[in-house]
Amino acid sequence: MFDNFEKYLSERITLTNGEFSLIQSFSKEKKIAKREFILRQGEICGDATFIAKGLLRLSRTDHKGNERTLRFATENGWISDRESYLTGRPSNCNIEAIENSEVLFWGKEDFRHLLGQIPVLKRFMKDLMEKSQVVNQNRIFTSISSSAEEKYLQFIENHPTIFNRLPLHMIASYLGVTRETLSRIRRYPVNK
Amino acid sequence: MFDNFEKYLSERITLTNGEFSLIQSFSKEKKIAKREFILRQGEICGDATFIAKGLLRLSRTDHKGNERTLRFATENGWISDRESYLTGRPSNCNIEAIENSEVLFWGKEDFRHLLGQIPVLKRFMKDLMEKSQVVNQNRIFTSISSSAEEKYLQFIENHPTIFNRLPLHMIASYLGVTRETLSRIRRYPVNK
DNA sequence: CGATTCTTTGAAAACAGTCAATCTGTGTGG
DNA sequence: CCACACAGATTGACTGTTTTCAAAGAATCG
Repeated sequence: MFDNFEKYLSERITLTNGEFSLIQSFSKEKKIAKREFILRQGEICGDATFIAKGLLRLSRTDHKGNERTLRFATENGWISDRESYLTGRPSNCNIEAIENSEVLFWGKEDFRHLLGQIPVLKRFMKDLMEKSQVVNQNRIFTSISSSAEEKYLQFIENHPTIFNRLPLHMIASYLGVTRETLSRIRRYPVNK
Repeated sequence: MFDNFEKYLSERITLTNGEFSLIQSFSKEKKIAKREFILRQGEICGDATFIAKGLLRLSRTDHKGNERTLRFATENGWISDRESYLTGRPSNCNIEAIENSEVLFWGKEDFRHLLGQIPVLKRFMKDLMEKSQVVNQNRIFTSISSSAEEKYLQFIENHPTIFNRLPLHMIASYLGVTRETLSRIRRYPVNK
């Protein structure tokens, strides 16, 4: 399972064998069954998690009790509740496997240690954060400027490799519409 | 004008006089009149900008030609289009003064240099980024889980010091509703 | 004052949500 | 292998919310 991660890293940054070993020495592995949770509301998110295989989502329960999807993450992606991870406070979020998945993870302190030891890795993780900022900003823009249908079409564009692995109601919960509405959008797209 | 910034910093981190001088030596100042733009779509956002006084907004034009507000920033806040700043590519955004404002700014290279010289400052800016990530994630959650009225009420909660300095149509453009809808929401709140 | 910007209002139309029922596909246990 | 349960998707009828368009009413500023 670490192989996937090593490949992922080596395609993106240059590390010595010693550095790879160091990273591996702190890593832990876990298989997660479909529908299993690795983080539940109220728990503290204390790990940085890399997805070697599978599909997970970060979600949060709204005031009506519906699960809303903050984001999906798949092979070669990372997932955590940043807020809880950074503050050390209990999370509002859930992280759940949508498919049987395999992940690598590092405790917060271990990961911090690694970043301290390996500047290239630190720089790389910072780049990832910056990219996710851009993604989030664009999502906010879409959410305040597009109709449900436009949001759906953009979702497909932005997630070409995963949209057909997701049940429709989860896409709906990501877009902020009901599953019925999304079902109708998909059936009768507005022709322009 | 630098005084404000020095005060801002010294309330948050500890720097030597030499470090303050260094920061100041690279800083530039600017006054921005209400309705004036400091960034327009197509330009490259090459500065980190601190607001000493006033109120600005980051916005973007949607496909119907409406200006949508990505965020507001005021005294002791920072504003830039991260995407353009980071990539060096032309921005999709505008930054415009809503009130007569005074800002300090640093060119990207100068700022990078400062961060390299002053680790405490680097750490501080990283903290700010992380906080803004959390803010964005929460905004996304609100946008997919709340009604227009709830969004408005949350906006007031989250922006207690500026919501009454903003014209209503700009709040609407931040929330993703029309000004007419926001006007009605405000007039006839649902009683619960 | 006059011009501009901002806000409000009304009526109609478009859009999205709710509720209830049905349909489909999948996988599990007997 | 079948029957059944279950998760997921769809549909219809209805309700509620938001947008659109047009007009008019405040407020602000030079």
